[in-house]
Amino acid sequence: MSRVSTAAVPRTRERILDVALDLFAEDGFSGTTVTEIERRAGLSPGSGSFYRHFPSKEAVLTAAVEREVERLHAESAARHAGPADNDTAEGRLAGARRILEDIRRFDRLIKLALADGDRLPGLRTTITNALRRGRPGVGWDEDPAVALAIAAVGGYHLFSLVQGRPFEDIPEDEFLAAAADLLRRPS
Amino acid sequence: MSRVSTAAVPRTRERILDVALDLFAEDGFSGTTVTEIERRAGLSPGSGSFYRHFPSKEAVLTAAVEREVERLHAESAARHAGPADNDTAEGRLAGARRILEDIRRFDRLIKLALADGDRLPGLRTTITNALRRGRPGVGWDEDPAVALAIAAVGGYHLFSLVQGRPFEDIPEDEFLAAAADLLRRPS
DNA sequence: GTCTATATTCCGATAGAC
DNA sequence: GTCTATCGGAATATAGAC
Repeated sequence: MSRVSTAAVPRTRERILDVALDLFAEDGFSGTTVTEIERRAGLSPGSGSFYRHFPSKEAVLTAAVEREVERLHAESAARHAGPADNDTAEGRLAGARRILEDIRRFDRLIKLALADGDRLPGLRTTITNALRRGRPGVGWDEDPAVALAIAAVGGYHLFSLVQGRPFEDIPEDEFLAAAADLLRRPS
Repeated sequence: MSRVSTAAVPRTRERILDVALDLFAEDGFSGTTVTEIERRAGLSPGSGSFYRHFPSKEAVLTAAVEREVERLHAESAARHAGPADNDTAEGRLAGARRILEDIRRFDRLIKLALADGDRLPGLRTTITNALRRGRPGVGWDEDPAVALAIAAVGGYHLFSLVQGRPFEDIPEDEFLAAAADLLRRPS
């Protein structure tokens, strides 16, 4: 609190990071203009005011990704508190739903990694590590069910993005129930 | 064969379509320059020679997508000749592998739909219909296993793209075997 | 810290010679 | 059908007043 301002409106730098990540995920790095970032951040479009906060368009990309990773990381610690309950149908369904929510929260970073992964060499491994976190010890060789469920829910989500509507028009609840069924302990 | 040329080198228009689809899938529409298309097509970069074949950058995008859809469609008819054999482990593994191969062949179109889907309103439904083709009658309500396997293999593939290496470092053969196991008929 | 104004580069697209 | 040359516009980035 180094200033008197109570900051009812977020500071400009933060607003830039907010709108920039949205724009990069939506339109890609090349498709996003500094002018549009300025417009949505409440600055005069076309003015170079953006450059009082970041030295370049690339710089705001990496800064926005880093902030988002840290934000998701912090959330993750709180969300994955309890251990997974894969012994009841309700517990498995909750697990499948948590997988989908995790993927949704990573959505912008996933789209960025797919579209501009080459530009962000660190992003790919960062996403890998972050997605793995909170589910340690569930190795493939030990029990393929968890990875299989993650892949299935991820495929459902990404195909739904491609199609613009639920994958094969399968209702989310029904698909999650089927994916949860994968989590049954192998007999 | 309306010309004398035996066309050892593909005609320029075809070469443009080839390299343009690669570039659009790799760098997105905005990230692709006409100059680079010209360079890779063997034309003088920066010259407008591209415009002797297509009226605009958008035009080559839609033309390349249409040609690719037709190409995949024609291939699909030949590939999905025999009926699926889900009664033996070998038959199920072959089915899972064919799913992965189909997704790989659609890879460029999928990346395009994710990155520039808004620009190509028809692409999403086209991909949907094309992916559905060859697997008619296997409805979700009737048997969720097929859709679940497609989603799982699709998630494996797309997460592998994100990470730049196999999803969770799971070998392809092992994941396919697990996905194939989903195709067992429900007892 | 935001503005106006602008330098500079790059890109999509056109004109015209061969 | 490809080339050289270039137009017009847009985009990144900078300069300097307030």
